[in-house]
Amino acid sequence: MQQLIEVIRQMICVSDAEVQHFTQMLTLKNVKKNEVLSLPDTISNEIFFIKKGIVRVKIIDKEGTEHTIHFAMENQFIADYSSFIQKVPSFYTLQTLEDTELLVLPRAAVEWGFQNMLEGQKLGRLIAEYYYIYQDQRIKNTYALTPKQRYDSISQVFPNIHNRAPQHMIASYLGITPVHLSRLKKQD
Amino acid sequence: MQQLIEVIRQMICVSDAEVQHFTQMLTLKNVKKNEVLSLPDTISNEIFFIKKGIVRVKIIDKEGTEHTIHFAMENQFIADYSSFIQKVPSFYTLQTLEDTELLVLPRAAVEWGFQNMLEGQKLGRLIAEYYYIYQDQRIKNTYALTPKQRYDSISQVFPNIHNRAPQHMIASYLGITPVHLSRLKKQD
DNA sequence: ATAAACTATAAACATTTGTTAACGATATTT
DNA sequence: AAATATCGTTAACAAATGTTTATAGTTTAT
Repeated sequence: MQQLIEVIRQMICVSDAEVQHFTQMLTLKNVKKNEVLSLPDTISNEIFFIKKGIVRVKIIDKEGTEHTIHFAMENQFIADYSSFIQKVPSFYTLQTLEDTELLVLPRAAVEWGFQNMLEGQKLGRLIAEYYYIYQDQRIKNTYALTPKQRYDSISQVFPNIHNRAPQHMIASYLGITPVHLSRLKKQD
Repeated sequence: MQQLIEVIRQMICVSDAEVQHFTQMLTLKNVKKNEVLSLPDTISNEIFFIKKGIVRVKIIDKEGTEHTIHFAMENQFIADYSSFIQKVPSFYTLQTLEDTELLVLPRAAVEWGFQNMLEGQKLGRLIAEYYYIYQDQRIKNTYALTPKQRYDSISQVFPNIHNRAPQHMIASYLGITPVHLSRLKKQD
């Protein structure tokens, strides 16, 4: 729990009483490598906090092709946050790439936090803003950078990703085929 | 002002006193067609609310090529929100596509709202969440849909956009050349 | 320890997408 | 009203990217 509290305290002030009440609502979850954490077509009613390990988010299109949309690792939250917020069915699959330790934040805990912690709404705002900024950067990069440039800078976004995810998933994240990424690496 | 208050009241409860204080801090701005509202390389210290008109957001890459990243119209907020939040230089240019009437929300007004309106933090959270969801949808679509499919559904995201923006800007938004979009339209 | 699955690379070929230039139509400015 | 820019389409060609198949190294499961 320490780990999560530390992350929260970097964003807002929380009293010990608040921490106490909040953490009681959370549960631990251990998941083996390559296991599925969350499936599409159901409403996401929990947010995961990654204590240790790495999770990828993928989507399967109409042709049945998988696309890796996101990676998340230690000290980050992961969920289909759109599904969580809107209470609509998710489009994503969450899958571990290593044995992973998680804290599970059920909807009740998150909503309790927003409504009853003194700076709960502010925490919600800061988290949403944080992910907004990440997505904005990402959208910006898809317009202004080539796939090769994005490949060369990907470890700034996902530290050590080259040792934790196979290259074909990185290619998928970049929106290109693994064969093509292999080609791009050979050039310059 | 009515218009803005209505939009805010769809998201949170605000007292008349709050409205009174808040709206005093705003100013009106009228901008002719094709004028620049905001330039890159400076920190965005204001958020615009569009009363009437349409604004496009563009970025210029290292090769000097322009990319249309976003459109915003009536009853929406527009800014380089990343620059505003982080207080770092903007990458974007904001430009009108029609004669446009705006309300200007200076940083002081926004921060006053967050800190002094009863549900100010909640408003900030809801706005950030709203744009997060929009971006998530967009990122999802770039992976799972073809440019043609995205073209065919673009007016769901930007109503009436075909009558308000030239086609080459729509092509740019889709990440393809105007020539190629023209070709795609001819097929099926 | 062996077999099976997964991974990255490579080459040959197919398809998609970009580039350039030309044209007519429409809108804008003088 | 005339002149000038902007816009969308088309064609021919070039460049980028995808597809398929093969191969060898690596990891994983039996």
